Amino acid sequence: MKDITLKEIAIKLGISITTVSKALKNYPDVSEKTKNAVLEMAKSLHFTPNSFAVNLRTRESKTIGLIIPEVVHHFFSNVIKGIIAEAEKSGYLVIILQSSESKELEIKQVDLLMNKRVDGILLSLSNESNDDDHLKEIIRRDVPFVMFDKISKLINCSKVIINDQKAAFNATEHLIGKGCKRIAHIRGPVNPQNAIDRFLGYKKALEKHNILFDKSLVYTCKGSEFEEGYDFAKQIITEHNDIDGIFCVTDIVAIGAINYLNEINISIPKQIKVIGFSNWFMGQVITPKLSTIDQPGYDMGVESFNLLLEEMNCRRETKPFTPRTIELPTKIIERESTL
Amino acid sequence: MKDITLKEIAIKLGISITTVSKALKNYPDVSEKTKNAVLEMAKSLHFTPNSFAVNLRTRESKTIGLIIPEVVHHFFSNVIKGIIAEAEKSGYLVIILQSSESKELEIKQVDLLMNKRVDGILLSLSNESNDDDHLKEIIRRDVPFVMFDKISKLINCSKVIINDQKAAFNATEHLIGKGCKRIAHIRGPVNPQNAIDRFLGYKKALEKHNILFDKSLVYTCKGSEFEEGYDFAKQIITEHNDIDGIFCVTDIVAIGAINYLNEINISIPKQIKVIGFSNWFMGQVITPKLSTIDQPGYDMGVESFNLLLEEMNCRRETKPFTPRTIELPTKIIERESTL
DNA sequence: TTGTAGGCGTTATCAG
DNA sequence: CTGATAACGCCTACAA
Repeated sequence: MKDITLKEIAIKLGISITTVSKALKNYPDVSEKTKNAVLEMAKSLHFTPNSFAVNLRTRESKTIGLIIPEVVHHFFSNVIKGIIAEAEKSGYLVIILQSSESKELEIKQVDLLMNKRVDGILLSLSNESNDDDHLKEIIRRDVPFVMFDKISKLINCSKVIINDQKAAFNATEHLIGKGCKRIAHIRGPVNPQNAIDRFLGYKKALEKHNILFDKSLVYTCKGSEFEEGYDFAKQIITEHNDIDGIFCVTDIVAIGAINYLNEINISIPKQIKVIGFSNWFMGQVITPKLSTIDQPGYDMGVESFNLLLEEMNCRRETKPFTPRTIELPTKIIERESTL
Repeated sequence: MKDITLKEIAIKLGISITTVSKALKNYPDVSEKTKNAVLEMAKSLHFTPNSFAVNLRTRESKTIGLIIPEVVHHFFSNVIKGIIAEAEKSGYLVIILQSSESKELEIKQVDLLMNKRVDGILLSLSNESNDDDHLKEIIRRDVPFVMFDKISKLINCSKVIINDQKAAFNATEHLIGKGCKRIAHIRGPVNPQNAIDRFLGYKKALEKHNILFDKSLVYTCKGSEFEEGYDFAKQIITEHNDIDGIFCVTDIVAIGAINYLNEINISIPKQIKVIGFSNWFMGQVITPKLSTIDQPGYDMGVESFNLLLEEMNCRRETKPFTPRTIELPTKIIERESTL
């Protein structure tokens, strides 16, 4: 099956390639008659422009790249979905790469995408990354670039985030409001800003309510997994028998903790209240149902793409573009685990 | 930042573009000296070949398309992960599109990908699709094509599947082995082959064990959602008070059912045993832990890509390629819900 | 060993 | 209104 080209249509119709091209792109300076003839012929031959040639000419591919720490992940897969859906609306396709929380991979993938000459890059940082050179290189090469959720504050690009500190503050304060006085925090890994901010929010809420911050009540995850929640809950119980609340960096960790507490028949929320973060679907389904912070993944995807689109449009028209940061609202979801 | 081209290197070095090109591609007929000079210059200028131009010349883009019914989905996101990871190994990038179980969208997306001239297409059918024209068109246009999981038996392409019928048979037989005599089946939507095969497996297991098939015990989901599991469980309980086992088309449906049964204090597995399908992570975490069929999503992604790769390689070398079907093994995961 | 020339398929400019 | 011509950046016979 040979591909149809402008040339073939031109030959069949006995006109020039130029005219065919113009007719197909609805240029005003083509007679109705020839335009119709071309359109008809193109249709009957199932002509579609060779996108490789179009890319070369127009210097854009209507394709963007997305680098994400983990594909199998409730929050991130919602972001992906939002990005893909929104991109499709304006005719953009999305290439997805997974950094698996590895800086080394992330660096390679950024390079790969730039060499592919995608029109823009969307990225959420791996746990190992900060304001590293590969990100600066994106800026230097002037490739439209938006970071979301796990960002680096020091990179000068558009960003879509939530206020992790405030949300964590609210979560902790919610626990306090329900009467908790000794609150443990199972926090995320040391490096990502995300985890730091949530920890800070926790600390601030304690301070505001004159609860002494006790750093032995803070447990640090390596990867924020179910098992870590389970194991840390066990550790918390053995090390501190006076705990009455746990704020977990993410729902899956909270569910791990709940699983352990259920196992040893500690009653939630009566003896210990638990709150998570992210609003994973699963939280509604376990016993007791998990209170959490709703983090709008899909919307974050949508906003991220739109910000990128804006920048790509400016680039095309060689207009200046000033990076912006969008902060999306979160809200507390109160369920049984903190009643 | 203007892009570096072969031409610029050539001018800077006072040699021809051809020589530069050859040097970079390690042609044997370039002197060591010029080769080194070129390599060095290319490096210092951060030259990377313009992929648009390369695509146009070589007629391939090292990019494949993936159409998937739903991105936010335990099983499918594992497949995606497998595909991306495997593709990256051979330098392929993956464009992901979501059909949202809509045939109309799927048709558009297939068209989109072909017009983009991706090197190959990976697809899992939407619930509305069968052996439709858009799939035949892929074959007709001779685009390398692999279907996985939700396939159409009538399309002549490579496939990666599990034996749904056998797996469902095993699940049902497992229930029977545990003493169940009245087994309901919450099945998937009417159209997809998947759901049909699982239903058939259920039926065959009953037959083999001389249990009368009662079609009033079969409940049909529209979308295989949590709520459907919940609602059908309620319906089952009111319509048939003698049920002692439920085989659900997928874990999320099973978890919906379990949630209802827990609510009305029907004891699982004592009064009713429940088994799901897919081995979603969540099944390990609820009470009681869910028995299920393990469906290897990641591997399915890996195998699918490799099959596609084979076909793409044959295409490039204009060798013939005969479609193959790979059937991946499944296994029963026995947990508390069928003890 | 190096370079010339033509082409991949489109689009843009400019002259007729 | 139409068409010739020249790019876009790279690759590859074929000449020199």
